Amino acid sequence: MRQPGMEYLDSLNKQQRHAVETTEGPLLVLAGAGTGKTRVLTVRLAHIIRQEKACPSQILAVTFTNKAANEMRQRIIGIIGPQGEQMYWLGTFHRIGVRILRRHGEMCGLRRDFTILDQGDQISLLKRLLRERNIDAKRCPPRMLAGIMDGWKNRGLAPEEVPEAEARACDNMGIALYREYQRHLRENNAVDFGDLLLEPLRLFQTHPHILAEYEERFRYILVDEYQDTNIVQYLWLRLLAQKRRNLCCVGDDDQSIYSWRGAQIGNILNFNEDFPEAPVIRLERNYRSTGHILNAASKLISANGARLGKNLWTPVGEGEKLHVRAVTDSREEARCIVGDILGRQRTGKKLDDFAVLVRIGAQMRELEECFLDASIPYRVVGGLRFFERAEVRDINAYMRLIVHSDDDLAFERIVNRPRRGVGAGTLNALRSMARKRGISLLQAARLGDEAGSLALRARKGLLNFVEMLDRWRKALEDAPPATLMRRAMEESGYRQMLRESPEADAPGRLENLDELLRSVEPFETLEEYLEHVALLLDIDHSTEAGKVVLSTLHGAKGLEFDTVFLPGWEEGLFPHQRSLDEDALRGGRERLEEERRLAYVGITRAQRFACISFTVNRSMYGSWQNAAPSRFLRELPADAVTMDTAPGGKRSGYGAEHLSAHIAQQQSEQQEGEYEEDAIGEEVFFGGGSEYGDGGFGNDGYGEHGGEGAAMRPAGNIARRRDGLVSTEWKRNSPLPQTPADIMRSLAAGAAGAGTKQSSPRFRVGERVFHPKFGYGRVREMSGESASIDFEKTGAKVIIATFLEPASRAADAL
DNA sequence: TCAAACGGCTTTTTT
DNA sequence: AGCCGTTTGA
Repeated sequence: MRQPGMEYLDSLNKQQRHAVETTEGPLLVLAGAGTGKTRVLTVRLAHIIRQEKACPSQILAVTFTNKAANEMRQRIIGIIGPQGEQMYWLGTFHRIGVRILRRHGEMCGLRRDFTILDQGDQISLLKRLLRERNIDAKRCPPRMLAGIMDGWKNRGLAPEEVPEAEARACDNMGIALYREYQRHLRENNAVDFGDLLLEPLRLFQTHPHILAEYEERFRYILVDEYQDTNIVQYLWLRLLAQKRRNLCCVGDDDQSIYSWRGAQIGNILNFNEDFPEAPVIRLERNYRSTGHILNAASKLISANGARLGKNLWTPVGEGEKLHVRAVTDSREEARCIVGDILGRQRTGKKLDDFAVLVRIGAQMRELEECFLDASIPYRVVGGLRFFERAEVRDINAYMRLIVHSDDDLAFERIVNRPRRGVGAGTLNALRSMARKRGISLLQAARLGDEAGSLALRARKGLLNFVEMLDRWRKALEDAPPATLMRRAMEESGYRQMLRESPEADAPGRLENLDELLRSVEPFETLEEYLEHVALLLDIDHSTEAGKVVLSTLHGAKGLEFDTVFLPGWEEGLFPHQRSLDEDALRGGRERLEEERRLAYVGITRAQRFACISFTVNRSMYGSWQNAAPSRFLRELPADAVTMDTAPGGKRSGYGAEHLSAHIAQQQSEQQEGEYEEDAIGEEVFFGGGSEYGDGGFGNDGYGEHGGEGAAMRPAGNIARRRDGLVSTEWKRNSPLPQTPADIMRSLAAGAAGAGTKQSSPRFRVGERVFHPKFGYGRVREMSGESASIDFEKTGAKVIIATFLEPASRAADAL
């Protein structure tokens, strides 16, 4: 019953095929990890085109990353041939947003050639605004402000729509600054990332005929990673799909890991409220992992409350059990991983069969060092992104200024890099000249020094700078972008500056410039290139085979590896303290559940083997802390896991025996509730002696250490172990795994409790203080033991003064 | 104008 | 521990 020309359908299982063939009306596809989602997506698109239900340009297909979009395009071309090239509306929401704004931007006060600011530009613009308004950047940190405004944009809120209560952010300046920031952007013919979503939405809402045009055009809409869409994106979709209702959303609620970027897991959880008629198709047959891995992941994720529920299964065998390994510290952890890789390599695995997936970027450094030591080639996914490196951004700023001579941000960035004798004074003069006359900084520089107030050196430098730019702009007419960029790097003296730099990383930076040149190569116009840069289109590293992959868990979404190492499963790191704090603050468990989903994503990246590890001692923020094993470890099924200590049997303080017993006990007791109560209790939380800081232990000898040195290390700052989990845990599991470190810690804790307790400290009104749970704030009022504090992140609260410390001491205690 | 010293603060994750 | 921005001193 196969129709000719539709052989592609044969490769699908029943559910997949169902998802492909249900083309009409709304549809939700719940695609578990490794269930062949991409295949379904691409075949579905191909199928629609093949059946001539729509031509490629009449389909809107949105992906989460540019990489996913490119991959999908290639695979569609693979199925239906070059016709797939015409999938004009396949891309990320941001990319599609740009496209829409380029066509209709004039409706929102934008010219066709608007520039897109990246996060760095955004921050510097905000800084400038704050400075001009004389607002203290400490009371209102630009980064925070940017985050708040981005949050508003992600929710589709223009300045006038921001709810009263939130508008008070940043010393009541929140909306005013938002409004002014937007004004500046428009004056500079620029948008930021959030605008790429917000402005098109506004366009649809206020110009029905434009909306109608797109509704008419998009006969089919398909959304990948629907669990990670935010409110604006959701509003887009609802508007665009309301007429034809051919909206297919594909996602996995268990892999929603971007709530911090505004993603609403509710979008997928509540899909059926918006589209009650929509069928839900579950893809549950897993093609990736062995039984043990699937079981472990499934058991873990089943601890979450907010999920639709799926049962992943596989006909292949159970395979190797997961390993859980206790180690002394992160150095040992890294070495074990390297050792395992070398060992398994001998059994025939290739280097690119391995991945190490970490919770935070900071974990990577030590791993990298270890890989370098062992001469194992590795590749970092994500991490410091290429286009965010200073030298790359500098050169791109040169390019921007060539194309858009009124790009003041670019001007400020490079006018004195390399040094041209243009300092703060000169820049100020230029700025005021530009403002007075309503011209760009570059133009002001061109006019030079009419008032005679510029230093001679600065004047010369500026003249030279302006002439160079003019020269390059002219050259652009008949030279390709790459040639021009090469020239600019050289003639500006930028390369020279790096060649002469004594900095250790200067050679690396020079190499980055070469790589940058290579990345411009394929572009015919500079504009095209700049747009790619702005959208953070990743340059293609996929050619690099034969390397171990190092990535954050977030960065690994969508990837798979034969063997996966998951280091750092410790309370406070994974789940991350920040998430625990936020939950405590709001009295929920959403963030913890998101961390758990992240753990789920990590495990399900593995095809055949996963090795999870945790350290007993971790150095963070410059000091050592004792770490407790992650609660997620207890949520793994005991029969899918093998316990392990580091080779050499060093005493790690929390050995495999203990952990096994621990897991067994936890599983029989089901004491989650009680455990939480204890853990969050204020007494435990604050009583642990936040006052003792380093407690008199110097930092001597912590740098290098073997097992012995590690064991001697005293407890870190217990104030940072805010949830008190260490003590609850260990009490419950006595006899304790005693090590010298443990003894010293209890000594220290005892001393702190008895001796150093402060007698109700006093704070001055206006003083900046730190609270372990609510962060930084300012004293509004003192009355007896309690203080009312305006917290920067969480608003006003009344706090008992003993729980506070001066802001500067908090930093010391770290 | 610039480099060095200092002090405050930080760290989740990224289109 | 290291970064960034500010202050200080040459």
